[in-house]
Amino acid sequence: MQNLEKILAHNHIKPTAMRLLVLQFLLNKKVAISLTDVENYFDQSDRTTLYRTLNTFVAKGISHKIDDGTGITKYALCEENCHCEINTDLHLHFHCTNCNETVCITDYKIPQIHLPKGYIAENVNLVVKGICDKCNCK
Amino acid sequence: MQNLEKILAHNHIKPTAMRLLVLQFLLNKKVAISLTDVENYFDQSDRTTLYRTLNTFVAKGISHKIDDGTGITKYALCEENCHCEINTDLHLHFHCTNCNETVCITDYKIPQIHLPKGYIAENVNLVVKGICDKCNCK
DNA sequence: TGCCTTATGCAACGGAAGTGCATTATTTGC
DNA sequence: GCAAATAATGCACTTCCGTTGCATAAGGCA
Ligand SMILES: [Mn+2]
Ligand SMILES: [Mn+2]
Ligand SMILES: [Zn+2]
Ligand SMILES: [Zn+2]
Repeated sequence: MQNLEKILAHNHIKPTAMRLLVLQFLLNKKVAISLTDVENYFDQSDRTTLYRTLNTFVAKGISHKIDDGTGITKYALCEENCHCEINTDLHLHFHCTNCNETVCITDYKIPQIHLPKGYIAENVNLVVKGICDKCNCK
Repeated sequence: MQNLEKILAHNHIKPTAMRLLVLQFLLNKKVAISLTDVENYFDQSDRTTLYRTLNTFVAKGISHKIDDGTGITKYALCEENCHCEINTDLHLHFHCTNCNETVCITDYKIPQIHLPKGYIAENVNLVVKGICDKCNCK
């Protein structure tokens, strides 16, 4: 897929084989994925390379880290034109305690929070835990 | 302080020496504390005992765990009449990236969140990172 | 006092993030 | 095209924190 290479090139990431594969994997998944998820999927590859690949994607701005409270860092591709900015791009994350999956609820942008005097907000993390729509319908 | 023993007794926690000391420590601190914080303060005591003490306090409902995104679990005493319920007791937590302290902003209760169809919320975690009032005034 | 429940102390484990460094691949200058 | 420089990869190892198992000590109750 030339599309993949374009995405990487556009974000100044050199398109190595592994990076293309990981990007493809992220694109296909509709849920947030962990390093272990990637590691299990590409079981011939090295964990450190995958670790650094995911972090490169975050550093270059094509994906964002998600702390869903499980203690396992998750990753998901950013939306088009996302800059991970506090007032425009940050969104709710939902973690299902049944299927253990975490999803971006990008439609739910985090509202501005009015802190007490003197506090300055630089980042916000909003995570809801519960039952996801799939698990709920069963 | 008989007060300490009353708090424990009222919550069905046997008032051992260590528990009284830890409770005192929590009461004095205005910020959320980690297991390591307690461990450093009582440096003659055992880490596991402190760990279980903190978790007993949570289980019995006198304090709550805080996941501030640093990867280090914090603890803070609950307010009066708190039952850690999603719609009435959950509040904002603020983590200062300068002094590395985490505080409960109990005045800021987490508003009800309207999820997409099918999702059921059981718990919410809202953490703001930035500069706290103390660090900001310097 | 003696029994039973609970708390404590010590040791060890496990998962996950992160780092150092040698090796391999790729780009760049000539 | 070739050599040097730069970047990516693979392997080993570390660190940090949370957690558990188990033996011992302490405390409550009959
Ligand atoms: Mn997201
Ligand atoms: Mn709190
Ligand atoms: Zn689910
Ligand atoms: Zn501060």
